[in-house]
Amino acid sequence: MPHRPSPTLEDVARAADVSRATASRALAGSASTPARARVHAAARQLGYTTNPVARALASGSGVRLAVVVHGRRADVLDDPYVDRVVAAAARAAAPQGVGVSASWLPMDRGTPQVLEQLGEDRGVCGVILVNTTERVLAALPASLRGRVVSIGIGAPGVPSFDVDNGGAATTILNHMYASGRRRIAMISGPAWLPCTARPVEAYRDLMAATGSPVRVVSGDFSAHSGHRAAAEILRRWPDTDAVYAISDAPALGVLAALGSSGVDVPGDIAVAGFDDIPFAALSTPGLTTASHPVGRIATAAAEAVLAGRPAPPVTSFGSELIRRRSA
Amino acid sequence: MPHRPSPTLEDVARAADVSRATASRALAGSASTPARARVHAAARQLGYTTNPVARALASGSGVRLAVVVHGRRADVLDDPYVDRVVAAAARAAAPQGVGVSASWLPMDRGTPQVLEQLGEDRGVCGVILVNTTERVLAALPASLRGRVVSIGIGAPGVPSFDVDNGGAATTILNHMYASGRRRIAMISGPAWLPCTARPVEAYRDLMAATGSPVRVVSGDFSAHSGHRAAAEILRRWPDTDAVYAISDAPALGVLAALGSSGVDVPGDIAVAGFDDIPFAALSTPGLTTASHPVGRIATAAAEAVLAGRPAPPVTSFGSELIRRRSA
DNA sequence: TTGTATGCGTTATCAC
DNA sequence: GTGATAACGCATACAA
Repeated sequence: MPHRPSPTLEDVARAADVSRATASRALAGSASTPARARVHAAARQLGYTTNPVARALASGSGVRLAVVVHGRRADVLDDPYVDRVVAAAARAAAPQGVGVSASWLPMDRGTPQVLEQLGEDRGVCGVILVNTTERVLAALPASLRGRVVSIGIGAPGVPSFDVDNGGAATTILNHMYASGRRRIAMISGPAWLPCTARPVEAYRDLMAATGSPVRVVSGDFSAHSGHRAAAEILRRWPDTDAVYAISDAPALGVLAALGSSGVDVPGDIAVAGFDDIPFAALSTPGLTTASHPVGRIATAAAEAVLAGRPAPPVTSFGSELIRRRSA
Repeated sequence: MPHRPSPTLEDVARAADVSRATASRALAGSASTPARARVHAAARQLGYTTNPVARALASGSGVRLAVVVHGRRADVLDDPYVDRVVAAAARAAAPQGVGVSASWLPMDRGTPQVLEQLGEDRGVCGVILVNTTERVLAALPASLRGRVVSIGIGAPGVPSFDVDNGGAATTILNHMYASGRRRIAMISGPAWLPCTARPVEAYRDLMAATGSPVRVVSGDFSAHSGHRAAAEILRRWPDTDAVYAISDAPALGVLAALGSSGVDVPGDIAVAGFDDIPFAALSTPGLTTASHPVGRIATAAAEAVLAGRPAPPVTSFGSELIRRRSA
């Protein structure tokens, strides 16, 4: 089988009887001429696709999208949430011929260096920040300006793509309150994580507005932490009648813990999470939660940084209540 | 802030007082000389990292790893299993400066063209096949030779990286049989998927060897299909005392279905899955299953194709029984 | 608007 | 072994 290499811009130019430069411009769109049509025709006929590697080298734009996850330890990359983000980005980037790499952004004083390194890496065309904090945003080097977005909080020059955390929390909490719950406990995420602020705020607001007791236990995004938190809640506030967890995994941990403690859900205690992961529908009882379009968010973030154009400062994705039996 | 671009090979060569060519060779390792040491020192001191884009263009090696998932529809990419594979690959490829793209490999007659296109894409340095079939392997173009691996079945020239499906199935089934189950039903995967063959074979073997009835229902890898399959099993073979599903998601679907039908697990029916996904530990009852090191497998696959060296024809990853309450 | 010429950073092919 | 030098494929500043 004759392995003919893919056609180059040179071939297209020759076929269209123009120079490489003209062909390049025609394909780039900045040439509104009759020649433009010829070039496009030739390109289509030859099955030409621009070589992203050569393009990146010539334009200095890089050819890979770095998904960078902030956290205390490297195992933040083990989170299924991160998997979804990375996979969605890898899918969105594929048509443009760019790949995605995933790496950990440490929380120690080495953070700025890692970011700087990323900015100087000629292979990187853009960065998607995950679990961003104010400190990370402040440490962002100038070399990254204009090609970094954040899934989470943003900053001037760093467009934010995120679910409406606060709105989702309010919706869920209102639902619990409306169904008669009056002693609602909350399992929050790590305090350093900005995305936990809004839900906690929404919780405190509702508790304050209704004169209900504030019962916050901190956890992380693991089921195990939910398990532990449930035990703590039962111990400290035995009359709790609802638990709202920052995320589905801990909520499912709560369900498991309560189940094995003989507590009836939702009879004795209502439980709700956030994310609507696939298995939220499979627990017993089914987990009431709110949707979190992770794939759509990551896709939008990837497309924005790939487009190169400045994106709106903040793109907020709606979340809707998913009512099941647990609350 | 002065945006100094990262040092180039030229800079290193100058600092080490050699030519670019020598510097290149020294870094590549094919120069065992005193100059070699100087070059390395200079590189380290300048913080030089080779530009993967330029390297790819010059050597024609490409700069992105394509994860290609075979299946009937594009939504095979929505599977959490695929997310894990892509994310693990993206993590393994990051240190080498290469990114990962994810795309769907259709099952219609367009398959060979997509593969050929992939082989001619100058940006692609390697391919990881997921859900490979014999037909896909047969359609592999020569242009891909030596830089493609498979997570699943392999072929001459296409190293396979996979969990020991057959062994895992045997372990689980033996466990069920040993605990007294005699009318075991199995929920298999799509018939076209080679990775379902071994488990089904193991199942049939055990049933034959023990003179037990064969009860196979086909499903896919979704929880929903497990739900449906459970209903079918109850209807067709009401005396079934165990259900073994090809994967955890359908197994959890079975658990949910049996739970809502008032069937006691494991009292009336034992249930087991395969994969040990995080939520297998959280179901009620906890799901007995077997481990599936997806991350390690994908990492090994990515590293193999990135290394460029021919890998062993088949790398099999062990699986171990995870005993919980459901079986 | 179009063509010419040069640069991007590296590897590979030569002579030496 | 080492050093010039030519690719690699594309974008772009500049001149026409």
